[in-house]
Amino acid sequence: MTSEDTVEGGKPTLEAVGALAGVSRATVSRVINGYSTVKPEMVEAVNNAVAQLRYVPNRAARSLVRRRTQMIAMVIPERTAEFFADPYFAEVIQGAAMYASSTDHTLTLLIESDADPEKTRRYLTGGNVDGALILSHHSSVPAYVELADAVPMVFGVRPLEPTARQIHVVDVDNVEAAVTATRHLVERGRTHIATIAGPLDTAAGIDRVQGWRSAISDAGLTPGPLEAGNFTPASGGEAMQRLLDGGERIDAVFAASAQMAAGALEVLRTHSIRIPYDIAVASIDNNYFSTSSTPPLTTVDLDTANKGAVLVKTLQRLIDGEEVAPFTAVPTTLVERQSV
Amino acid sequence: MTSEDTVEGGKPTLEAVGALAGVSRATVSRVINGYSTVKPEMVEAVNNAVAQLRYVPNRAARSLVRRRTQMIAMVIPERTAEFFADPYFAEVIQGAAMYASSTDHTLTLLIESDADPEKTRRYLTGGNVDGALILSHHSSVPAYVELADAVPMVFGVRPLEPTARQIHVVDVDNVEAAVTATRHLVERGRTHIATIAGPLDTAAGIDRVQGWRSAISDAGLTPGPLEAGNFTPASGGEAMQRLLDGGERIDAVFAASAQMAAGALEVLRTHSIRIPYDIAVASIDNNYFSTSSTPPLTTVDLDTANKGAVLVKTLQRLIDGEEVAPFTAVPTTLVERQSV
DNA sequence: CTGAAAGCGCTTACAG
DNA sequence: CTGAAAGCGCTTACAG
Repeated sequence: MTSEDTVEGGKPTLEAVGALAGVSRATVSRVINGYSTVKPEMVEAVNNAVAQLRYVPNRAARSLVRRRTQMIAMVIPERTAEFFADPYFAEVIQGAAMYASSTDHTLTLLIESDADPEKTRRYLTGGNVDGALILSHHSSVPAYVELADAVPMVFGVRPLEPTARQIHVVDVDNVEAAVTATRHLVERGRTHIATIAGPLDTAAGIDRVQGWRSAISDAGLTPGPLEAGNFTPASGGEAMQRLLDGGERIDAVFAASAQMAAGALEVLRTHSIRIPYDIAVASIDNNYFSTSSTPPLTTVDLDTANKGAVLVKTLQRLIDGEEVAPFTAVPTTLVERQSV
Repeated sequence: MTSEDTVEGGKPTLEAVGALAGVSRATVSRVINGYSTVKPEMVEAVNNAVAQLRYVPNRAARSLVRRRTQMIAMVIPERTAEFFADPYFAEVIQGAAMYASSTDHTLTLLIESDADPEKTRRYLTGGNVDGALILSHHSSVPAYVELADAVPMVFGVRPLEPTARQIHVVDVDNVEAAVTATRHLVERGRTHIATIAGPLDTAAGIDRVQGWRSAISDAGLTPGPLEAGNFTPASGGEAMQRLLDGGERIDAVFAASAQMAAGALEVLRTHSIRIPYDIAVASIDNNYFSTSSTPPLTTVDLDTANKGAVLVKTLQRLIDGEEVAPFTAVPTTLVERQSV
């Protein structure tokens, strides 16, 4: 190794790579960006020089000339930590960050400030990012929809109301997921299927009830009673209690979340009701709560980490000006365990 | 359709602001960066122009000339989601992201790839970031310590082994937190205090045992039995069962985490042991598990979101070349509820 | 105290 | 196919 290799002035530049490879920096740039017009022998010389110098392109310089920040913001609600018994955000973030790290977009987390909601919007429209992923709660979604043509955006949940302008959303098909879980109950011979629904002012809550209903009527059965919770274990337990108190005959419960199902299971045990013998339970979402409950839950896996990745992919296509469908569905799968 | 460009040709530049304010762009730059040498009337003219044009500095251009990326990486383990019943990471990330958003550093999430651990290190040393926050598990910490003089770094947990080179860590004082919880038990007249410890190959596990011991011996008492778990509710329940099976007299338990305490509480209820009357329980960490258990837990609040903010602050000082203490303690507080 | 000017490290028309 | 050159939008010595 010659002393020329050890550059003193810090990071090697395009210029240095070009000098070593015996070409201009324009050519180095072309090779690095994969232009196919460069002669093979030059490509090789450049690649060798890049490897030898451990050249890494300067993002700021590239950004400046391309007029792209190469950054993507993921907008999440401030109060997230309080609901973090629900691993949802953590999983999306992780999936998105992992996928982003394999591309040349950097993912940055933007926490919505409850005190100053405008701040987030100003950031997004201030040219700080090439695009944004919106994972906010329903209530703040409409405000972002307005910005959707100032900066490319992909939403992680469908808005409750139809939107004036065309937007892009990536999510699981909640109706289908509920159909899958409920149909499984039907196939196991259950005929009196109640539901513990999610909040009925959220898309997930509404869609999952719809799926439950449609699977039941497809089977020629009558829907059992419905009680709603707020996705937490405690609310699931309370809903289960109300279902029991209602006195209607029930041989199965479809719970709109594993957390609520876990709470329901506890209540059922208290009453010495055998699961699945007396009452079978199927739910949606596969996480800590579905695996550590007694018995473990038969549930629909939403592959939330994959949803994170698909969100990023979809946004990148939007940024690149490609045609993107208004809705991209992330596939889900039924996981059979002992509760059915 | 892409022709909504009625806004005077894209983002305003320094040049445009200068033109409107009647000064050179050098002066605008000085005002924006708060140099005190500028005449008040010019400062005002510039500020007005900035407001009027809604000027936002171009980060890439600034980055390029300052030779700073203005980015900070937060390195977290890949397997995080699996342990996400523990809200720890979510809270640190949230605290860090919120604080960072008030500064001109952008926080980016770097998930360690289990498949290619070198990748993360290459990213960090490739000039992509001005500094890094390391929240990895103990096992991978030593590899990062090696990089600590290639790029500024702050660690979220103290390394188990003494390190060759000087590093900087920000964390709660785990010994002190355990002393606080245990002393509270002592003050309420408990004399036979057992502990459900964390994993004894982690700094938090070790330090909390030490705090428990020292509070007990300070009180002139003898330590009760010790059983270790792995911070999950299930492991806490099992440890509690072993404590009971051991047959030693116990009138209090110090659990090294709220999650383990929650598991212990369930086991105690199964045995119809009254809490706190028969056995008082104090723990560490204030989250979903401490508030939703029956009864709610008396526990030490670790203020994890604040830890996230302090991590960022400390790193920024390091980046700015300031003198930083090797250890920065994040303050904790005792929260009294019904379990003691 | 202020401005003209020289870059920071890239990309990309434009010639050849 | 390749290179010389003109910027991208800032900051900061350097004069005045």
